[in-house]
Amino acid sequence: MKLTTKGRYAVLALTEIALSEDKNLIKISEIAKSQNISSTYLEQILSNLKRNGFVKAVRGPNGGYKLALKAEEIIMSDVIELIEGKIETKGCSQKHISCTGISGKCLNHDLWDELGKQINLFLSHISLKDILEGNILGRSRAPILPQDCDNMTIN
Amino acid sequence: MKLTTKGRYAVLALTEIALSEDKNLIKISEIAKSQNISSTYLEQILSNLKRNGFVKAVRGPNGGYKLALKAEEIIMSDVIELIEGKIETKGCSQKHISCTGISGKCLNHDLWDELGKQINLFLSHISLKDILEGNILGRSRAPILPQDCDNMTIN
DNA sequence: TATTTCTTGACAAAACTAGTCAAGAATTAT
DNA sequence: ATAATTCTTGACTAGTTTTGTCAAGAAATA
Repeated sequence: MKLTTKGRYAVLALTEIALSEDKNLIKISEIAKSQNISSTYLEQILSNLKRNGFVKAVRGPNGGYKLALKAEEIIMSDVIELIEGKIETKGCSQKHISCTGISGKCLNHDLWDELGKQINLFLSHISLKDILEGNILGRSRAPILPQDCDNMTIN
Repeated sequence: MKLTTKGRYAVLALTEIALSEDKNLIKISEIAKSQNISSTYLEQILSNLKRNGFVKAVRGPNGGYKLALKAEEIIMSDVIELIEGKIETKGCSQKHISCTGISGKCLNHDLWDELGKQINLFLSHISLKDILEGNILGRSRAPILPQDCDNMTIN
């Protein structure tokens, strides 16, 4: 699992593009300048976002980028997976056999599997629209404990 | 944020140490062999775990490592933070000022902050004992949605 | 005293991150 | 048409981080 500047820049760029939707198009150079990011580096990222249908590009004078989807359709888990690769907190190299050699099953694998699942679950519930609306803080939630199932009811 | 082999090896080693608690001591070389990890690399990790009170070392013939705490007292967020450093999904470099330059606040910062919080929250609910008991799978949970608060009751 | 085992710190190859550079293609304005 | 603008693509590179290795030493025990 990793999370680098590339992923951050991608979300940052999407935010900027969304925020200037009224002006219709925003240039790489504008984003790069306002965020103080290398514009040639941003090119790589936006090009990737374009190839995968998150944004559209228009070349020529007064060209630039705009969203290819509605903000609520741009889901963070998709963006991050595209830019950073699969969020896999790869456990042991052995797939199904034990890697402790003692128990019949890799006890550690579960931890990284479930952590990866948790990260994905979190990001898959957040859209670009949520970010634009500042609707993020306070959303993380403690994991399920075995006894939780008994005393919790969802009406 | 990062999660490398170092963190995995640390948890793996702790698991091995815990599993051989009856034999009282387990050698680096035994762990390295059973896990197929470089033993000199493991030394670095175990030395770090020792310095920070997770395990105890005994030198000399028949020496080795044992847990310095009970398995239920060894919390994954502590271990990972020690080995990998603080789980910070650093957002923009600017701390409190806007980095979009448009809104008065950094919209992106929230996402990485909250994701970091989610990861920490998850790991802070998991102890070495949970791992030993295979009590991990199915514990990840979707984030809180604004409307959730209304229709959920915890008795 | 010899052997075993941990301890510490320096060193290094390989991979990855973050970024540059350059040549080119598409579009628009003149 | 031509020039200017803007995206497109891919090769290249410096620096950092990861993943180790190596060697000299310290502590404990038989």
